[in-house]
Amino acid sequence: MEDKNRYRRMLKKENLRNTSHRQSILEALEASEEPVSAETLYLTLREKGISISISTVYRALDVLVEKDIVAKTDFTDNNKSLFEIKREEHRHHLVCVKCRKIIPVKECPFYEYAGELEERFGFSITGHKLEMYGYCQKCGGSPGKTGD
Amino acid sequence: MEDKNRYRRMLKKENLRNTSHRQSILEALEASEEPVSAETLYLTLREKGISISISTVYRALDVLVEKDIVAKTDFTDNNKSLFEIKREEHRHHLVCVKCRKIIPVKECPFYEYAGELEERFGFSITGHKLEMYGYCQKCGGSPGKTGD
DNA sequence: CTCCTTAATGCGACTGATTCGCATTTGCAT
DNA sequence: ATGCAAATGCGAATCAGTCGCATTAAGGAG
Repeated sequence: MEDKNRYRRMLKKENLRNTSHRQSILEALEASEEPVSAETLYLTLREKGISISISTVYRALDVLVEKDIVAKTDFTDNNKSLFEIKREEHRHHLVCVKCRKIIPVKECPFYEYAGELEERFGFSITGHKLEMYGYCQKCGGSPGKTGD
Repeated sequence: MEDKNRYRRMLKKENLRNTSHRQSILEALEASEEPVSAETLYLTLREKGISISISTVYRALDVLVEKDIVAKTDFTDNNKSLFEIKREEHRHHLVCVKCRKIIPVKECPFYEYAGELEERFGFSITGHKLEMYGYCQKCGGSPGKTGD
């Protein structure tokens, strides 16, 4: 499994021990197309037969976020934080306000805009998040209020 | 005070009673250039000598969000939700990852991009949030890691 | 202006996500 | 193989946010 070695290198580079739990967490995050909550991640791992505690999941996510390996999304699911592994290209999301489906989008048209803002505000932009809300194809027909 | 009447009308229109607490909350939100947490709002009001309980603040914010008078931002401050009054034009934000300063930005270049995505994913976009992270002028000199 | 209905509020208990302390285990450098 | 610091598990603790219920007050009717 070459991913295992990739993770080992990533962790090593950040002076983090290469534990089996961290490997599993990274694997699970990599496998997920959408951001997941700590709890979902925990349950996924348990289902795979991995014995891990929820606090370990939280702690691993914390340290991975700190080391910039994982991103904590800025939209939440029912007050639960969501996490996703940082991939080559960063992603944005279309979030369905009705069924909560999340569609990742790879394109990002912001660099130009960002540059302009940096000049105007003397602000050095290091990252950004863009989330779009609305109704997915399935829910599109009846845009009744459902939160935002 | 004409704002008072404006608020009264807004509340009435939504079948909400025009209570002094709601007036104070709307005033405080209007006065704030940045999104604030329920707790900050609560403390602000107490400082002004207004006797109010934290649950009233939460309940008022909830109902105002539901009625689309107030927006709950999708980025949080230390796990605390932030709220801002909806103004004419929606806003984006530059968030300093070091000092946590938030600069509102009025421009929004996304309509075109949004249209393209809608077509591609059959998704009906009703809103979006864009937050940019980096270092403000004051903190710009030393971009040491501080979160994202 | 007073009365009445019911929404709004205060207070304290409660919930649910996340964090923390501490004893135990495990990675990994030597 | 050994030792030590980092990582983990478990349960307790914390903290934002919610809820139940008794009390207060908005605002329409008379």
